Amino acid sequence: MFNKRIKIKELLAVEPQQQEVTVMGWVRTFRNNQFIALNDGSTNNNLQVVMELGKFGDDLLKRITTSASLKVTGTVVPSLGKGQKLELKATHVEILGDCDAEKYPLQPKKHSLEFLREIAHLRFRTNTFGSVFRVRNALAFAVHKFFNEKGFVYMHTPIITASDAEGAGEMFKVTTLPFDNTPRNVDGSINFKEDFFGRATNLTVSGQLEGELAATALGDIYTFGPTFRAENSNTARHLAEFWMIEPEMAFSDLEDNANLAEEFIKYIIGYAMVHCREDLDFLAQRLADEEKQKPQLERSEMGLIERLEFVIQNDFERLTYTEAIQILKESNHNKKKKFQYLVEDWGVDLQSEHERYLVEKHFKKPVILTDYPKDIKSFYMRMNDDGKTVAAMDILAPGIGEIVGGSQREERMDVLEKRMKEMNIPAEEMWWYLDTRRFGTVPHAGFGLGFERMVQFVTGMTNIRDVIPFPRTPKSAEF
RNA sequence: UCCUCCUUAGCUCAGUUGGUUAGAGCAUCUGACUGUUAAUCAGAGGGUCGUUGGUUCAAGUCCAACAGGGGGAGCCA
Repeated sequence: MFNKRIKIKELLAVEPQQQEVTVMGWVRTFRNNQFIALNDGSTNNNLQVVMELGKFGDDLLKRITTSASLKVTGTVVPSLGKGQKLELKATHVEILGDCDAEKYPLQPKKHSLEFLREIAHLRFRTNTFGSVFRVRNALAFAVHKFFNEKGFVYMHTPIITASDAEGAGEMFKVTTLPFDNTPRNVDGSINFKEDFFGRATNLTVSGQLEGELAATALGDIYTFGPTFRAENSNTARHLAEFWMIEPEMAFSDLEDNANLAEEFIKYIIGYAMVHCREDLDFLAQRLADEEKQKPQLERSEMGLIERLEFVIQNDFERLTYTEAIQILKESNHNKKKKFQYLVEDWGVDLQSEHERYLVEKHFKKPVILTDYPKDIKSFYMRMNDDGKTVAAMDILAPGIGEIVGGSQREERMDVLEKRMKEMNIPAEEMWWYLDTRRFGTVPHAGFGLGFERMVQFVTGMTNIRDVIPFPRTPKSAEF
């Protein structure tokens, strides 16, 4: 019977009254041959287990090493020492699993995130990653809670897809064809008719197109699932496998879309603030310590908690691409030629440095940029009346960059077909997508939010590889 | 993929203008102590200096290539 254990988080909240309890967990430190700091993952706060001198044999004491797993039964008493309200006076201590101290790589000291990334299978046992993954869990739960409360239908869009028309990025191929002796057509090309699905298939880069199919019948839907991009991206904000949330709403325009995105972001941050306060406080302290190492100029003005509160309490800044270009063009930063890429002409895509200037220097809050030039955006985005811009929106977050990308979709069949032709999108392969416009089309809109970027923003972790349990990046798929 | 920096003990790092047996803190092991808080004190073990090749009487130190990692950029979420 293992389920009679009490979780340490729960135990630390009780009044110590000599009650007998059983806890299980891993040793964080063992001090003085007497005091075990025991952690079971329910909280970063350790339980102090006291093994009275002389009551336990040396054989047992020797086996209590960092990260050994224990079952401890004892009585809960007020702590004699400082630093904790209560402690567990042990009566029975059983080693569930030994841990060879000479081989175990984690020590009770600060480790670099780079080192911990190399032992990602064990990094859950650190305070930092314990906090990060409890916060990640809370955010994931809040995503479902938010949409459920709003009457959205959770839709499972396919992981394997035959459509590669969206052009959201390079795709991973899915095949059962042999690498040698690949079946060929007479012209030498690969004969996908022999493949598992009878055609070329890939891992999805977005559930949006299928999401639109569901939204144009069920009304409001969202997806929340893994997404794959085979880009050779080596940055602190890209993964080859990541999780994306994609709501899609029928009878909605760009403004509805931006409203939902802003409300959504504030909601899930607020949920984490209420339900993960201890973990966020810990992460805030961690971030503050890290920032102390940086030169004054690079430090952020607000701490993590302040930053999250600020985002929840203030309206996001909304402006069009055209207005943004104007601000950037007239900025002293641009006039003094401090940008690596100077802002001159309308129509060019914004560089990271420009986005960061807008978000971190000019407005100092999240920014919703709308109505981008059609030439730098996707075919499905709704054409504005000016004929030059489309009803797109990006949400830029301080320190993270683009956290949301979305748009009102082009619901007018003739306009959509024209755009697809211009952009060389094969309309015949997209017959099912076009059917939504053919049969009772409606204005609709949606967006994609990168879940890991959201977790980064909330936890203050600066590298995206530290907010997903087992990161997949170019040349890296260990564990 | 491009630019740039880094790679020395299990971890974090020092190592002068190239010059004998490569150092520190923490961790580990042994012993002492025992109400500790990343316990303390004493002692011990632990390194083909990322890999390969080159320059040199002599390379951790200089040069080149490769590998891995960090930071920045592009692609984006």
